[in-house]
Amino acid sequence: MSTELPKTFDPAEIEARWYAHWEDNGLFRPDRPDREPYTIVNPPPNVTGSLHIGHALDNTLQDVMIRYERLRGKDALWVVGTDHAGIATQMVVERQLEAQQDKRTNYSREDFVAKVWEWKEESGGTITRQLRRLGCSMDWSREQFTMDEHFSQAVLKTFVDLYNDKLIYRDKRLVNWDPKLKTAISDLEVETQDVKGSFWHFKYPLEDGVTLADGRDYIEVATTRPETMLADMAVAVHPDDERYKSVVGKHIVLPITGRRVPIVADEHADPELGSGAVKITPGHDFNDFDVGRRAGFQAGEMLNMLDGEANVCQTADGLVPEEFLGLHRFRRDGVDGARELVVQRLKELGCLIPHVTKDKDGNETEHDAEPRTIATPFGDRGGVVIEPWLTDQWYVDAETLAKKPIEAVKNGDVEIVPKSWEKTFFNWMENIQPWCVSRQLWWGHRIPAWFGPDEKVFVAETEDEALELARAHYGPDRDVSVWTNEISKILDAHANGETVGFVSDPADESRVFLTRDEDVLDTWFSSALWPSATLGWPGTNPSPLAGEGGAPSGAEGEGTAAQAAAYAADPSPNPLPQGERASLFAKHYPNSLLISGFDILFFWDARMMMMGQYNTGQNPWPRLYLHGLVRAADGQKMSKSKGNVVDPLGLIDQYGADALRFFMAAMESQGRDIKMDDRRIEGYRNFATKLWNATRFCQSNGIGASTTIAAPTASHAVNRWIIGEVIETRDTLDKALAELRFDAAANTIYHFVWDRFCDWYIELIKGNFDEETKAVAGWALDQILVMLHPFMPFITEELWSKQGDRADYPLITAQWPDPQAEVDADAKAEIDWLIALTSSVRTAKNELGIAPGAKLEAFCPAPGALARSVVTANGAAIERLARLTPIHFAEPPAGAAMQIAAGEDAFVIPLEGVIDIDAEKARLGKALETSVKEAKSLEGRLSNANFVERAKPEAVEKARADHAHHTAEVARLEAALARLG
RNA sequence: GGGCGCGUAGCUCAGUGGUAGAGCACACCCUUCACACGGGUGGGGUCGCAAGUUCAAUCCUUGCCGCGCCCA
Repeated sequence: MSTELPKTFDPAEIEARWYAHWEDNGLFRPDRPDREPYTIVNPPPNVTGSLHIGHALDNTLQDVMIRYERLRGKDALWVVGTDHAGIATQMVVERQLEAQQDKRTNYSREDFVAKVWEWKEESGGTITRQLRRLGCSMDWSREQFTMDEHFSQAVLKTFVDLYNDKLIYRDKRLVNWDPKLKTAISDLEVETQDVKGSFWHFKYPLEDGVTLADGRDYIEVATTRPETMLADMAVAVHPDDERYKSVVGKHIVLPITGRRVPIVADEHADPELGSGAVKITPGHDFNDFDVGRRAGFQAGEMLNMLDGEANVCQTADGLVPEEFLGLHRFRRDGVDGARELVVQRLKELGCLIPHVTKDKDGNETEHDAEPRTIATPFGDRGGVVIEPWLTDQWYVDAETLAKKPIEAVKNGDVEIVPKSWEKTFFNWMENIQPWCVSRQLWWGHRIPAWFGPDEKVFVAETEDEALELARAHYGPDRDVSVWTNEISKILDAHANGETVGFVSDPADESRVFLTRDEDVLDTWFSSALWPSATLGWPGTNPSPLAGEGGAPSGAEGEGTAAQAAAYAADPSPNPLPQGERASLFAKHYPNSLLISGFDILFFWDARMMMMGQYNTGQNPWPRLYLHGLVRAADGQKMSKSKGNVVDPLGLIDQYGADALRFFMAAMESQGRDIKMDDRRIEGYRNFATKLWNATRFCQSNGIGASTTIAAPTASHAVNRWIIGEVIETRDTLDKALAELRFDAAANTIYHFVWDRFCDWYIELIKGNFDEETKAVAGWALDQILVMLHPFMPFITEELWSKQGDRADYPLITAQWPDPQAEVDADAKAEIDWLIALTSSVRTAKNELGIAPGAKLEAFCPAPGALARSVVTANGAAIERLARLTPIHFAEPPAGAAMQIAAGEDAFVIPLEGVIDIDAEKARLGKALETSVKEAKSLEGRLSNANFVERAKPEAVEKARADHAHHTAEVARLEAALARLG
């Protein structure tokens, strides 16, 4: 028997109790070794993060799918964990040090990293605790961290394999350098913003005696970044530009530095733009870098004039005047920088061409520069202007790795939902740039590369392996070891004349010291391995591609085209590693689905596909679902700086987790952002209350837990009907979730519960709680709880438990509906008719101002078979709901009456003395007008030969049926009006 | 400049080649023994604008207007 429910329900209490129960009993991942796997990996949130509304959306959708598939009997695994978030985490700890007037560089690398770990253990992972409040049913027993030992192994192996396959290489080129964080970042981490700036025009004097065709002895160039002229190495003009043809190959003598630089022909210079000549600073501009290369400068020769903090330093040719050294690149914190000083000096030298404006009266004013909006690159983390900077970094050959993912999406092996994202995906993947993966940080996966004194690099998973490679390279005569801080200290000690226990002289020629690369890998490099490494990859088997590029050659530079092509064309085998871990990988990789925000499509999703294909020869998942952003109520993007962020935990406190989850699912239509709407969340809270009270009502009438999965046998139409409604709801729900239409799924169950079950079924069975009805009602309610559970796990589990004693059969691991019955068309027709009759009576009464509770006598002179049987079998329900009693199958007496219809059956309800005849006439008249209009319009269409011949037969048939219906209505209403006189 | 998307009831959003729906809001009625976080009934839309295709367009095509996002 059921346990009585309290009158009000308290989401907070229920949520805490059930979550703990599920987790403590291992119900998020019940032991189902023989079942079909269903796997989702959670986009690992930053270990520094806390739950925001976007996580609430993302995780709700994942939980809906996981709970659904778990209920469908699958071995559902939801992998969860956190990302070490290199820059973000290092920043958090550095800020803490800063608050204590301390800084990272006061510590050794090891000590600092230890501090970060300390922070991580104490304060990290707030977000994973918060995910529990949402009801997310992840497998916490296997919680992961991207710096876990096994994860690091996967990262190292991937790096080494890629290196050996020539798909990762070291290169000197311009990178996006963040001078605040002092690290390189990838192009994806650069955000371009329009800022107001200036455009300066300079005169660059031609070398002695050279003049342009028009006699000028200078070339005009313009720039938004004047300070870079200190490192200018050329002036470029378009090869076809007649104005400059005579001076190509001649030289400019730069003001300030006095550097003599060539005038080169390059198509990069646009003759239409400004003077047509552009200054070229290969070391500090991406376009200029390319021009410089074409002009014959090697990367190593390109002049650099800035240090890591973007302060001016001396160029290799030593021509930067003393007064510039140490200045910041431009004005900062109220202090002028190199930019301002360059402009001032050029002005003094007469090399600045003023920008002249005219006011209304024609008066001219001279300005130093022309105002301009400039698309400026900013670092997404540090928030300062990115400096293109010439450094050695590690690059992944993304172009080669992108080939298979592109192919996978093209041939349908990976489906992107909604499909509209495919084009964006292709556009990016087909134009992908080398991915800079090295970061000048301490926190992260340190790059497994060791350098010898001859710049030779040895890449290996372990130091021992690197030493081995080095010994093979340097030969048996050399003693190879890794340079350490200890050696460094000993050397210092030697230098100070101290006696220390070092056996041999470090300066000895026969000794070779290796130094490990100081840098760490981009965080996304490791998270790209998430779908496989969390499941134990690489296990014991090597990557299918390891060694295929031949023995590690240690050669630097880009891989050969042939090697890259060999990879791209290689149909890699699917490795199935051994052992316990491996079985998890074998079973759950590829995953079933990935759900992420579209904002990380390139950052993460695409890279997972590249790495998945590379490491395992398989796509990480066959399906990728991309959802939008959650926006503030006014449609603005939420941001801390705007102060319009909504805290999901606050919403959970206010409305309950179930209501918030339902909101997220119901609002998630494919391809649209979600605007916050508290009223709607409130509405779903009300929905939960509605279900709660419906269950209370059932209990008070002896309706408890069902005993069968199959629908009980039923004889009453209302019971046969609700069974059919359950079947249809289940089918609609299955279809919606198969298509990842979360909104359709949520709305389906919502309307079934409220509009069908509560509004009609319960009302119809009131007053007849026989055994059959109790069984069917209990069964139907159970099906509701199961179908609603993925969306509202807490209230459904609570009600499930209170409907009967099934302690060993909690809802979370119950069975998805399998009614083993068919929709009963007769029952459906009967109940639909009954509903139509009831609605008609109510509408008429309301319009005529008759008390809704009034019981009236009715006459149905010509009942159809359906009407006759429904009225006969459901007299009590009709009396209670339609409030019609008795109903006579006979001609009505003469006199004032109102007339209503249910289906094709007309009912006359005498109201002598009660009814306002004019009101009833008006009501009927209005209905008549509508029907006449409809009938006419349909008639017109049906008399159009084109329509009848060319339209789809179903359309014609429907038009005919509608026409017949409205014609009959016209007749009925005319007759009714005639009765009223 | 290139790409993608959006514009449907007061608001937030579904939707379909056959004349448009939901939630909330609104109006009226109901202290009916599950629920006022409720029940009943209703009003409200030239589906951004224009042209085209079609027997038929809110839906398909093109152009325009307005808004948003991504890339260069």
